[in-house]
Amino acid sequence: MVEDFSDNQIKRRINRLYGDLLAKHGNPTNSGQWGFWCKRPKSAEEKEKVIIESILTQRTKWKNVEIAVEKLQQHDLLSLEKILLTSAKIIENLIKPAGFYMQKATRLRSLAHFFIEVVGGIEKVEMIDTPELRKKLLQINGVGNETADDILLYAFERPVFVVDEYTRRFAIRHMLSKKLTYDYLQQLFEKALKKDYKIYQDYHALIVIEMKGEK
DNA sequence: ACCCAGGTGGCCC
DNA sequence: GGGCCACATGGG
Repeated sequence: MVEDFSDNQIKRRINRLYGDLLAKHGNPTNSGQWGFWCKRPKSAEEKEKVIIESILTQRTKWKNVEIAVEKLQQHDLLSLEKILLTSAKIIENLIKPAGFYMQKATRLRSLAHFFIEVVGGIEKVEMIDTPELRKKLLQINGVGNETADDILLYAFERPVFVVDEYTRRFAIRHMLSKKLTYDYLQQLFEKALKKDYKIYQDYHALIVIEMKGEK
């Protein structure tokens, strides 16, 4: 798996790169699109917004996610409970700008059903431990590794490192050559870093900011 | 007129 | 475990 460096070298490299990114881009909590996802603490409404955005952002430019979110907001539907009470047709039309709108409307509904009716509300989530919550999320149709971890890390402040396309490119650019399964890459970062959700949140945000600029 | 974007699931081998 | 495809809109 590791082509160019030993595990120890990779650990040190991951920690050094974090410092480099922080020095280069500043704290992501302060500004831009990541300011909100890295904001802490978050209110219940803000957590729901992150959950909704985690679905809308699948394979989609953030700009288009913002348009869809703005439309939901205008109709006072930026809430899991309200999404559950609204016809799929209406949700579909509002989120069209984010693409894959029929799938995503279904996925939003599934997630809303889980958090509101199965869990019993967003505030009850704290009673579920991280492995259990991750497992439950992955059972929901339309929620894969990345979406589950987005929700765990950015909505519920659980220390799981998010792996996405940018993380893969970042790893390839700085330490690996190939063979990047989700679990392997996630373990790589989690074993190298202090187990702290704040670091995981900021690091992932910085990776995206860095890799967008690189392209 | 292409080509791509913070993924996921289904189907195949 | 990996390769390929559908899903859909907006912007380069």
